[in-house]
Amino acid sequence: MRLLVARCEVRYSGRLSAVLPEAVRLLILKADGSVLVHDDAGGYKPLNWMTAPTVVREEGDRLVVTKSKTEDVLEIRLAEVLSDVVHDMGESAALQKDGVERDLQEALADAPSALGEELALVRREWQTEIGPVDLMCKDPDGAWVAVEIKRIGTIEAVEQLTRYLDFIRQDPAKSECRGILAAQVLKPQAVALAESRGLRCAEVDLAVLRGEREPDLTLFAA
Amino acid sequence: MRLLVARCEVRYSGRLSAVLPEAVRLLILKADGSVLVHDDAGGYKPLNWMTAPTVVREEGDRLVVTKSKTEDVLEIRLAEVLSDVVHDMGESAALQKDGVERDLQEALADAPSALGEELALVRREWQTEIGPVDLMCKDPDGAWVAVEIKRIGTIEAVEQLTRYLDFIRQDPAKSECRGILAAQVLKPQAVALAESRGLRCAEVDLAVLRGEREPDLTLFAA
DNA sequence: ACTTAGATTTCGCCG
DNA sequence: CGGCGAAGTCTAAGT
Repeated sequence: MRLLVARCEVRYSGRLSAVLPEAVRLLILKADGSVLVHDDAGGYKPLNWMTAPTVVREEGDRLVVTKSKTEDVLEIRLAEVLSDVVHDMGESAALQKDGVERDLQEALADAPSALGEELALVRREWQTEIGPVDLMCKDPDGAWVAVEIKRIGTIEAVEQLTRYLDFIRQDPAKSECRGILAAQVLKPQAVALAESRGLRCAEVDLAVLRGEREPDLTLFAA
Repeated sequence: MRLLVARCEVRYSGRLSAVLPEAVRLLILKADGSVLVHDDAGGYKPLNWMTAPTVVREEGDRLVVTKSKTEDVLEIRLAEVLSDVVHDMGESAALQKDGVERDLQEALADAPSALGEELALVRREWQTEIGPVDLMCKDPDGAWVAVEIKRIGTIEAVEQLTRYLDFIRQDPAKSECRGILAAQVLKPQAVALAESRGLRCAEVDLAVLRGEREPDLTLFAA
């Protein structure tokens, strides 16, 4: 990894055009060809960048970064180099995450009745023509129930579940299929839209699902 | 800006839990409190991070980054510091962009007929109950036409335009309002969905709109 | 402060 | 390789 701290001007041209006026920036040139231009504020996002794979050419005081197969060009004009160091980072290791949507889906697949009614899982990732429904279940009456799972339940999630149901209900055997939107956090507007479409919403807690934490029963306690 | 190159292990806990096994990483501590953990590959996104504002504490071989008002915690255990430098970046300057959706909207507002039919602009950002329609126009027959503008026309853009039209058409005077999805790039599936809903699609080129480039007429040339 | 929509979104999966 | 959906999305703008 090469780290440059330099006063420079950066121009990007490709999906759009952008000019970054001359100032002191941090330039990161990664081993895989990625190039990032960071400022001393406004974290997370680089001001300019080019994702790998790239071709980096050094032409005098300019670094020209291009991508094959696209017309993207990132041009960095170095006015003053304050620091230029290279570090050998050696072996890496991947980030391990827990608590993403998939984890919630697995937990709910193991205990679908956590959705507030007695449900039996028929299949996870039930395929429809337009994509997979997260959970397909049956209630005690044998009625079909499609479940869309999100970490955050938004109006978009309701739209998505609606699209799935439109397709699922085309099958006469499932014309009465119900829909449930399950999420760790439900936006009020999503709940409103869902109810107006006859869809049920359920807020679920991953830790409770896994039995790591007891459900909050104080509201119902005597 | 403080740049650390160190062999370290990083743990994040908050919206989810994540563990980054011990390896050599680049740590960026920005002036505004942002903390980024970057690897030597996989550009753009940091492996772990915390956006400003933050509170950074140094406890022995650990950097503990927290955010007030949330339960987010980023904990970095430094096993071996290979480099630790601070740079004064001085004044900055903002990035100037051209070619984003807003620019496309302005260009189309100036020349709505570039959408392939004679249209007169009535208003930009026409307010509906659920948000603003990008352009509201009238055709030569005096019929209303709502235009949704996107850089990339996806199925989601069709859904959005559909939602707008549902509201617009509730007004008896606009019950026949047509809809056009305008984009620099149209996804085939979006075109298919739009057509199935009686919506028209139009692909537009910003440079052509601005008269910087002539429309490609070679296909029709003798 | 909260919500909405854009982003050079990036990124990963699956066809 | 394209399409689709998730992301600790982030970020800026509007209310």
